[in-house]
Amino acid sequence: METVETSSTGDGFLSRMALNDNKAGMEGLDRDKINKIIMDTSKGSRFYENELKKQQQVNQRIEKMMQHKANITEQQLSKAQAQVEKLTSDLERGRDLSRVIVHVDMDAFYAAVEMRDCPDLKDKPMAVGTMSMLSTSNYHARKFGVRAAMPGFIAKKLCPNLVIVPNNFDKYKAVSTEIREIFADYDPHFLPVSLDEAYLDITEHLDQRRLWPDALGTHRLDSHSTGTDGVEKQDEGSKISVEVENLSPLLFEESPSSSPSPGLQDSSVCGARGDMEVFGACAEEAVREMRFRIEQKTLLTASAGIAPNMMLAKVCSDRNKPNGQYKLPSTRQAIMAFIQDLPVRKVSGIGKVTENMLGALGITKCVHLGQEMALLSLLFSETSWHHFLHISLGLGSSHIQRDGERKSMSTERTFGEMSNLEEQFSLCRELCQDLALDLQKEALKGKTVTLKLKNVNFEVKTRAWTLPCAIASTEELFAVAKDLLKTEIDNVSPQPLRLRLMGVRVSSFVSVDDKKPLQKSIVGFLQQGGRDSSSLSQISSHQPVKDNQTTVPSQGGVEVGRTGEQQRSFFQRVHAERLRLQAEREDSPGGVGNRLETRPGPASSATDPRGGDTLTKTHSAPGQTTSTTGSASSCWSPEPDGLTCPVCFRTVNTTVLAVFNKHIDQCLNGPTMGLNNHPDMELERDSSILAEEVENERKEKVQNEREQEAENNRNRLNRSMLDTVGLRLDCSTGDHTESTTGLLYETGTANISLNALDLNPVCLNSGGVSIPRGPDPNPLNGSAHRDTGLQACLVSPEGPQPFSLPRPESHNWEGPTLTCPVCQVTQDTNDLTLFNRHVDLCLNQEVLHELRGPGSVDHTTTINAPPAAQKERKHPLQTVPQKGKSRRRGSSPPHPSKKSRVQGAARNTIDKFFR
DNA sequence: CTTAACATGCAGA
DNA sequence: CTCTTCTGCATGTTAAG
Repeated sequence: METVETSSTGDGFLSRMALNDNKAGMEGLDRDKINKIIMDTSKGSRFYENELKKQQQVNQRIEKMMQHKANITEQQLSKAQAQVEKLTSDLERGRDLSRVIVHVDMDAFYAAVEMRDCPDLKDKPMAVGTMSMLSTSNYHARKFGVRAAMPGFIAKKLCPNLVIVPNNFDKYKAVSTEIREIFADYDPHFLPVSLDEAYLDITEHLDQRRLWPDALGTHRLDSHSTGTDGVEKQDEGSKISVEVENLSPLLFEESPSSSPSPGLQDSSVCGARGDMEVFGACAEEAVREMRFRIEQKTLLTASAGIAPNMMLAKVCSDRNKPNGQYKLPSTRQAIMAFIQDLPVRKVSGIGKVTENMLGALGITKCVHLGQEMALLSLLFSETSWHHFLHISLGLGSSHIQRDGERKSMSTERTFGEMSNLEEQFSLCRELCQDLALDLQKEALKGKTVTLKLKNVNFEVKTRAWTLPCAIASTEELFAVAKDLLKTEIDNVSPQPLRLRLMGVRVSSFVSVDDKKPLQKSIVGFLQQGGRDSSSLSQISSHQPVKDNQTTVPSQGGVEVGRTGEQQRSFFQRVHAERLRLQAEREDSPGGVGNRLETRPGPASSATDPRGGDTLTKTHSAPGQTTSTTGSASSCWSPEPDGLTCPVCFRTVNTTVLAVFNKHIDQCLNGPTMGLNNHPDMELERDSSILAEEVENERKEKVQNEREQEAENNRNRLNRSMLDTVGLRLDCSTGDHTESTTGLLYETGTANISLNALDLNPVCLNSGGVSIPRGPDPNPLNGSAHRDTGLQACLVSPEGPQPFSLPRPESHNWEGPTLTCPVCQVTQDTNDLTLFNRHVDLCLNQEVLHELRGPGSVDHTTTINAPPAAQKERKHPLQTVPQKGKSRRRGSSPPHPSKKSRVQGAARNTIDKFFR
């Protein structure tokens, strides 16, 4: 067996970066030469560096695995072996060979479509995509090593003559619709995997097929060598009947053949007679017929695999690519023989990382999987090794199940480096808008919003936030996404985020019928006489929904009826036509009278798949708290069209509580508590204002960092002195003129609020207490300050006035509970930062009082842990991200205020703060 | 101990 | 110069009941 070193660090990285010739049409290439070009082109790029990093992480995983392996005892292994054998025999008993599963895959799909529509491309190496990324390449290009998922600029290095055609998804979708119509004739429940690929269960079709007259399997050979006429030019509405009309007369008209069957070399059971192609009743014949019809209809070829389950069918479809098919006999013996030599990487679900890990164990082929199952069961998770066991036995899903409901929806964009705040917020909004549009199309609302960021070094981050209720509009999405973004910006500030990708995702979808009773009642309370909140979430679900067996929209928008009776299959229609023609021949050789009945349009029979009342549980969401305190609740005044903010008294045009709460957060977070121009409804503000706001926060952050530094110095003071100063020790260094209150003068020194010293706070207007700088730029570093009798001076208009701080014991601070010296209310926190904020706010009130006269002070707003402080809450405690990796910080939400207003201020211990 | 939420990574087309 | 986009699933961590 290979050692870790060679297999995981050597070719491990190659398997990540280098050519993956796993694909069809890439046999016998000069791998070394191609890999050298790829490496030379990639080396040194940020992408490359990131790939290296990721590979090292994989190598570490492998190393851990190998260590684990080394510790496995013989006893453990034999126990595992017994378990494996037990499960194996269970699985073997349940083996189902009765189904005939087909995997159909168009050959080089996008490239083939483009070549079909532009014959000039036919003999050229070409690929579809951009300079940044290719979707696929034609077989000519594959000879150069150019393949899907390769960036265009590298492909150009490999093949300078490569023609790169941009994606044209609408066209591919149209073709996809065409081939899906054919799939549906063989299995109305077929499972589309992507535009060009699908699984079919043709077991039932074959049962029917065996009963058919030969003529049903006869199809006209239609050589399209002249061009693209015919198929494309038929108008949509009549396509189906046209197809049948084109086809049916030819079922019975014998005319000499001129063109040979394209791509149908191995027709032993059937044969071409005239320009007719006759297909038999067996699975291979049915699939050949299907591929034939696809080619007739689209001028594109497909490959297919036939096997008793999906996993094997998928492998088989690759076997004779392009334009070929492979049937694996439905016997255990044939399957086991087929599996033996199969490289594990060929199996769907085993990607480059898993291949790498298995490779470290010497497992490259499926036969090895079976041999090492006991070991694998000890080294991998249960789901993983069960998957391996299934593969090694050639087992897979033998029943095709259409994907259930969609679980998430997202949009993301890659761009050149973006560091500008304004641009970032603007883009974020754009993404939200796009997403909202997509959500609207499917009438979806979700509770979880996830922001995805990738920086210029290709490091990816996701940040999620779950609301108590589902949202869908641009503004609602943006309200959340923007906060997530802001939090991330704040986290790295004063450095800007240097992004290369941003994405927004919505998940946790809620049924549109979900009434969310609790939510309604709260909103109802807030909107006296207002309308039912649930009316908002009822997005035009007009169709009565009663039938579970309704249609499911597939990815490409093709919908296939499931009720069976509603749609007559292609063959039934052909059969009917045949009978009709026969009858015509017998009775009246006159003209054809009635048109064929066309099958009902897919849309007409479609109903909302999500209509079923599947999600009726009540939502007792944790964050579902309208932010209010006893004193504030009196401010709630109902408004017909929205909710009134208790802080700014403006009407917020939303009934989504989560959005409303965010508004309140914003209001409360306003640095001056409504003293200045109040920030308008946040949603209405544009990106530039947001950016400005963040910019201000950045400045604050700079200051905070300085404070942090000063704090470190402060920590060098002895504890008793800190106790003395305790209440407020606000360090700043010079050039900053802002402080939270705007009351402290900046003197290039450490300031100590006078209130901490039981002095009249209003005095602050004339100066702060400052500790003069010594020769050491760190004001608290000088030996003079280490004394218990701290030397300080008042910076007043008269100049510095020396005085001494009171001794610790003279101060009335006792224990962890802090009493505000301004309002005399004991604060429910030990967190100095929080407390300082509170004092700041109180001071502001007091100053207001001084300036505006009595009546302007409202101590009810100086609630415990003033909201403005909450944003700060995590800063003092936020430990350095561990291991350089941004680990989750106790799920700190972007707006902790909601929680804290309900739960009260977070109780952060002073010990923790000082530690 | 279970469950929910979040973050990250793998995989596939 | 220049390495996508969208989705689902697995897994690990943490907090809360």
